[in-house]
Amino acid sequence: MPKFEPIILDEDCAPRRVLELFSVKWTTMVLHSLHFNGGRCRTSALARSLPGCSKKMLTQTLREMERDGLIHRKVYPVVPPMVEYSLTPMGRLFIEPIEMLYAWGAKNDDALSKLRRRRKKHTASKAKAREAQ
Amino acid sequence: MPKFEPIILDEDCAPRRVLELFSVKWTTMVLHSLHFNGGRCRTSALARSLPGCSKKMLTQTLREMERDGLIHRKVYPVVPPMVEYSLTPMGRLFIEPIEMLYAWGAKNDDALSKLRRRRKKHTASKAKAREAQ
DNA sequence: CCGAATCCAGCCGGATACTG
DNA sequence: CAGTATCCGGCTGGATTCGG
Repeated sequence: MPKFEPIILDEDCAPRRVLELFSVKWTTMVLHSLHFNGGRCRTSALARSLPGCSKKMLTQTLREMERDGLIHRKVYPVVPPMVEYSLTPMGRLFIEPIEMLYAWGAKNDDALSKLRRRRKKHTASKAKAREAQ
Repeated sequence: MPKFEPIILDEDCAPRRVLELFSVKWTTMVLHSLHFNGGRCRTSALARSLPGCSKKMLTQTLREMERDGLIHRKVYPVVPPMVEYSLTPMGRLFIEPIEMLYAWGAKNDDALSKLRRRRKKHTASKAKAREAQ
């Protein structure tokens, strides 16, 4: 084997920063959904487009993304309330790599489907205990 | 705003599968490191290239990746022990999008550095408590 | 419809000690 | 050097309830 010092992925290098953003569970999916809706979307529609994301998780993700400047939140003063999220320029910056990644995934779907499932879905254990009671 | 039904990112679609893999903390970095070392690398070198990844996390990640068929593990019967990890064809499949993503990150480094920090590093709180004792 | 707040079981992941 | 085993504090994130 070649014997040379491997590159060191320092804690604050660009690759890691990108990865960190991509590894936050719902962020990129929200950006993707917004993009597909012309850059703007209201909460409930967003929720529908992300099956498996609890309301709490969605709100939390949206708050963080807003703080990070990836999306903009606009509240319409009507009843019932209506909130619309839209991409900021910073958020739009991420569309390109995300769509690239997704496109790659679509193209290699069958190869990817052969990946053995990782990390058991650790839910549905408490619900069972609850109903047993 | 346009009023049309947003795409639904079903739980088992290609985009999600890709994202899930990318969102597992150390996986892509390991693949990246292996790639940069010509596709093979021993444990300690891998560890050195991933500052911040504890030994436990590294081992765990490597085990999962091995199970998923992304890397191959070869043990050399010598003392002291020597183990070498290498990319499988499946693992190699992921190199392209990973490098794409990293390259994009490098190119947009300054824009990315303006992202407000997310999710406080939740460590170093126990160590302090310990030394206080 | 949109969200905040609370509760709390279970997981994550670091630290440590031990094997070959 | 490479890896396993155990302990355990803190955080994650679902469920539920309340409010505008």
